[in-house]
Amino acid sequence: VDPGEIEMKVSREQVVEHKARILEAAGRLFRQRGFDHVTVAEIMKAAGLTHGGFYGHFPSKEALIAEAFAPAPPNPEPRKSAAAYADSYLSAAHRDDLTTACAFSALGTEAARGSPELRASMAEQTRRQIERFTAEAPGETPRDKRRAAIAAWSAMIGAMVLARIVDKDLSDEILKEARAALPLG
Amino acid sequence: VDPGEIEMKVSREQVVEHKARILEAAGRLFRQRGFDHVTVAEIMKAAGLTHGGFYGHFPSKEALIAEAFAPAPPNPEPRKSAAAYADSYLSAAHRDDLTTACAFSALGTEAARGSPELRASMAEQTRRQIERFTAEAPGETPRDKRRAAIAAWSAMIGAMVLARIVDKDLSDEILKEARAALPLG
DNA sequence: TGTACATCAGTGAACGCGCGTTCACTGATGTAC
DNA sequence: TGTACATCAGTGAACGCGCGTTCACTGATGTAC
Repeated sequence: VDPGEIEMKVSREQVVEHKARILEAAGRLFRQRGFDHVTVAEIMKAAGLTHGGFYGHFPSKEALIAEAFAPAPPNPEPRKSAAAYADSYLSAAHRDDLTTACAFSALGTEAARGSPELRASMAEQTRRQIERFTAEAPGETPRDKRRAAIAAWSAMIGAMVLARIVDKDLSDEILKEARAALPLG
Repeated sequence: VDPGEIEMKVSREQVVEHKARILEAAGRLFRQRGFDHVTVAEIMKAAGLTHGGFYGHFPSKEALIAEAFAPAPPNPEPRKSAAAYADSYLSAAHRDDLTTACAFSALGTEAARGSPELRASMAEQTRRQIERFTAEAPGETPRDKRRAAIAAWSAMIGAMVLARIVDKDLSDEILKEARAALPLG
């Protein structure tokens, strides 16, 4: 038997769980404070570990970033309608809780300068999002629907970026009006 | 005569020009690489000075950031139409030249975590932009026009953020379709 | 089942580097008479 | 107008700190017999 295939039950399960915890903590902290304002040591501490162990899981901080924002495996559960998604996307709750925020709205301009791996991951997520919206978008032709989907996804991200910069009154107005103008049900 | 009001002709003019050069270089470099990936020394070098002199002009890097993105004084020259502005905003040229890019599209998610001064400056710019678009936006009521303006500004920013993350084909498509979907002339 | 050995994930001190900021100094600019 | 002095913007070395990364070590996990 190839020893590489033998399972070291408990330990290997722990390793997998630790890595998952690191990725989860990283996703949360990066969204909250940006890639450059979160240290490897902080992420490890948030995952309940010490910083030295980091490099057993990832070759570098940059590699962690790419992996933390890899597209989730497609899950077959029924999803929210596009309209319901837009409601929760353009909500004050989403604006105010960075930890679970959409990565594009929380880190988009930083991601544009990120590694090719990170950008490829986020491009894939954008493709999926556009396809998802296209299925429910209004329009005569498939092309019209896709156009509406692209416009809707763009407007959601832009509105949330703005909403997190400006003062509360304008912020609330932007969320409300951007939602109302969205070409979705 | 109050000595503080006496002009030291040449020197003071140079100081003003040096400060302007620092602000200009900072704006360019920050847009290109993000706030955290540009050093004070680099900015000073780009302005033709050495790094030690920086603190004669600004109390801190953060203060420079706020000042570099302060709203320009309103200039009375005739402006582009909203449609022409949208054309150039959602162009490949704007996407590909970060140095003179719109600050929201280049730095928006970082600005959301910036100083209150920076955010106030950018909020003011957003207010102006919305007002400008409102004047030309379609709609029956003033409120409809303003809604269209908010939606348009959001979509422009979001589309440009996305266009700088994804691969070229999708990027070109996003710019084109977002432009076509814009509620402007 | 029990015992001796091997593995390796995690620990925490340490390293090296880069950055924001400070500071003593310089020399050109401007002032006083 | 000319000369002696004062000012102060800019210089560049230095400081102190924090961060990503490395590494010798540990001790629990897993293996061999």
